[in-house]
Amino acid sequence: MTVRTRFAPSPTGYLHIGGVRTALFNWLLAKQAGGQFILRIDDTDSGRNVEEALLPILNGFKWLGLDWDEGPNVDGTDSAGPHGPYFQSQRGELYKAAAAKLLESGHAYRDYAKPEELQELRTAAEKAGEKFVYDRRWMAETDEQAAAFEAEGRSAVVRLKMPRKGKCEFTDEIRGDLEFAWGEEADHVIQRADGSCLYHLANVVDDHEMQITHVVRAIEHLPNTPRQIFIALSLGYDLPTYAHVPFVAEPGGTAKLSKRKLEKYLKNKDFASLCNAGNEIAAKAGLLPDEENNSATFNPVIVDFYREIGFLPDAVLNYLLLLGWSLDDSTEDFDREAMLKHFSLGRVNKAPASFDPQKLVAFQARWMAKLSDDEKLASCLPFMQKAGFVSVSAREDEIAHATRVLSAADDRIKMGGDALNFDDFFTADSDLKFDEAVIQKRLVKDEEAIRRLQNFREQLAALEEFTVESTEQCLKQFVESEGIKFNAIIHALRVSTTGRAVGFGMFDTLALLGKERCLARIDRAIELAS
RNA sequence: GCCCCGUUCGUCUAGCGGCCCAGGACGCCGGGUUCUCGAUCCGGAAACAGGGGUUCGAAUCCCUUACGGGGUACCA
Repeated sequence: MTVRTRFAPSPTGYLHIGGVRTALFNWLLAKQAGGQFILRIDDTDSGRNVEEALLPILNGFKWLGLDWDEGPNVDGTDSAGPHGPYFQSQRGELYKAAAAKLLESGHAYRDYAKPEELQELRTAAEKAGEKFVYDRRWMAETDEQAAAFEAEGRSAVVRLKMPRKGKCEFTDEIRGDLEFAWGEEADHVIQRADGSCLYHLANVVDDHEMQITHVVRAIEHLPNTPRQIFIALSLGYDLPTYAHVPFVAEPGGTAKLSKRKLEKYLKNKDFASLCNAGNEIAAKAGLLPDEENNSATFNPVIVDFYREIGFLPDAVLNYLLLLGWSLDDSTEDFDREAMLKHFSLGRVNKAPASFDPQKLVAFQARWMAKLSDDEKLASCLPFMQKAGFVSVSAREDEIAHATRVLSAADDRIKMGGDALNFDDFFTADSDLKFDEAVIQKRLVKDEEAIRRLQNFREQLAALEEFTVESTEQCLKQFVESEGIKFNAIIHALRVSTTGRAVGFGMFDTLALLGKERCLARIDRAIELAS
């Protein structure tokens, strides 16, 4: 039997990081077995603008490379898969037929209770300190009974006629053998008076119709499983294999990670610093924001965030894989191939795992370090273009310069957006901004500094070749002849050529800029300091 | 309230009765290297939630308390 798994997002307009992990597990399970991964859109209660709210989710999956075999088209329209439609809002007839069948077989009944009446019974039981068990007093099992209730002006919902004795046993691939007493289960409503059907029914019907073999979903669905098993069994379906994955918890906390609690997470310094890094990149790239739109999706709980600041999909996936799953006591680097080879539900942890922004960044840095020059350029180029470092047409000379800068930046670039930190190599010499405080410290307050710099400038000017080696050689000779230490000039040199106190290796910097630009900048700095 | 699920360093985790006075990773702290930053190299601190059992022996099995999470909807 081919393995078929599914992920059923509702069109909310964003893809939550915890959801991605669940989706990843589903995807891995299907793909490693040569099976299919299905995307089913849970839009039963949204209605309008589904397409618009769905696109960010599909884009997220696309970016991550979690391709789906069946489900909506990438543009958000329905696709003609063998088990479509893949929008639950379009599958109502299927659910109604199932409800009718359940009624027919006596596994469900028409119930004419009014919500208030039920509520009263419930409160009464609660007051008496008893567990509420519906005595089915408004249940109609025959048409006569139904007619009588209807004569009173009542209308019926369809309820499951749950067993009141015995227990429901099943195996969860992550949690092992489980049993729930049937008596704990209420007679859940599966169809409203207006004929529309509820989640549990829809879910079971869809999983069956779509031939889902493994239901891998969040832990909050575990208590729902018995009633779904009841529905499935009553309908004569084979049961899928179940696996309930723990939730992803807040950074530094144990509560479930939610995109609604951003304020709170911002108090966590690691979370806040990731946010800040993102905001800085976005600001420099001119991506930002209309505030409102932004805070909703531009934050580390939502995957879009990572795409927008230049994370690598593989890094995000690698981190997420290890958030609750491990192979052994030491293997941490998993590319897709390795994930597909080794993943198994049995090794998914039972306990929730808390989201650690720092570790995510560490994974991203590792993946970035593995990239070739070309790949690194590909990751950074979009940002450099947005910031105007490189024109949209990306001329050959611009690309060559950008590549050299990136290469000199080396592992200082952890994510694509970090390329924006090196604007000093792209701004015109006349526009270069000097850090006032550093100029003060290294040029103004140091009495000898300007004279030395002026002298060294002449040495540089005399160089025929202007390379890392030649400039280094030049400085060495200069330092020797002046009888000073490296340190006595290098900081002044750095701030005058880059405007800053920190940067790449000094000679990388000089060579990167080239003779003319170095001289022009040094002249400006000297002028500024004098 | 009731019913479920969970609990190893700050965090992610290894561990499925002796290999564990608990291993790895991220982070943290100290030091080396270095023209700054980054990187890198050495070294360090850091955990079996508490209490009872079972056993020759428990992080591992059982019970219990605490804590966290979820369910208990004509939400998904």
